[in-house]
Amino acid sequence: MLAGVELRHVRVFAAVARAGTVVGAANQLGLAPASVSEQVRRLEGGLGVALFERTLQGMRLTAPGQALLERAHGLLDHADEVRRAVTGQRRRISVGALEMPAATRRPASTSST
Amino acid sequence: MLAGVELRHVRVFAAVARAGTVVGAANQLGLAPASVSEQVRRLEGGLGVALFERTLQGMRLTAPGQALLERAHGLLDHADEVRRAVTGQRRRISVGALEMPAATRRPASTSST
DNA sequence: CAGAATTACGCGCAGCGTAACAATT
DNA sequence: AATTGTTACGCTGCGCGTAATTCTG
Repeated sequence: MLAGVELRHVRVFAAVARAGTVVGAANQLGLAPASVSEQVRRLEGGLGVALFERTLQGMRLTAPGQALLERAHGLLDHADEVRRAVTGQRRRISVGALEMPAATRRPASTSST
Repeated sequence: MLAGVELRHVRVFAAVARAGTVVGAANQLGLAPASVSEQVRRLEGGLGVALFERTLQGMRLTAPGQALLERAHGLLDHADEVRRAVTGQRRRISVGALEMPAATRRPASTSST
């Protein structure tokens, strides 16, 4: 699928890129190495490019891999920020100007149903 | 899951929000209404908030739903931009400043679809 | 043998469609 | 009846784990 850029894949990719090895990423993610390997393969298949160069010492980023790595965190952060904004978990952003209005429009977490 | 913000869900959500109805979104997406309904339900479950208010005339955005809608396109665009950057499909973005460098590194528009 | 990744196999859940259903106009 | 959304059911594929395999130092 060309829509194959799923955030889950990107998260796994970022972990592998950072750890340098599949097993290391698997440990950090709490997953099995086989699962991580599969995720990377699917992401590569979905994108149509090779993200890593498989060496005997681990996974080394290719050029497209580096391009993705540079953008992965930004995208993941973006997604996480959206999630927080929607769920209402502002998490003390240093905006300051919202303190007074916030007292009036307290969203009460979950609503009906 | 807190990691429940998958891009597929957001795409479906955006379509529903734009169409106003599940069936309309399903047509636009080429999916069955049941699938769309399920996607929305899962997204809501993953986020823990109600995104729509089910009326007999269609789906009306709730406050969190509007919050997501305002950010959905940005996130999807971001993801798409990352995908293009990684695969090398620049596709004439109106950035302007890239025109000259682009002439040097024309990536030959890889196979799509 | 130790460490790396991959493959093979099985299980459970998610995604999808079709069909049937409930509710309102 | 026609519209909407949902549920039920079944199928396919993904995500995941465990175990086995391959390759190099």
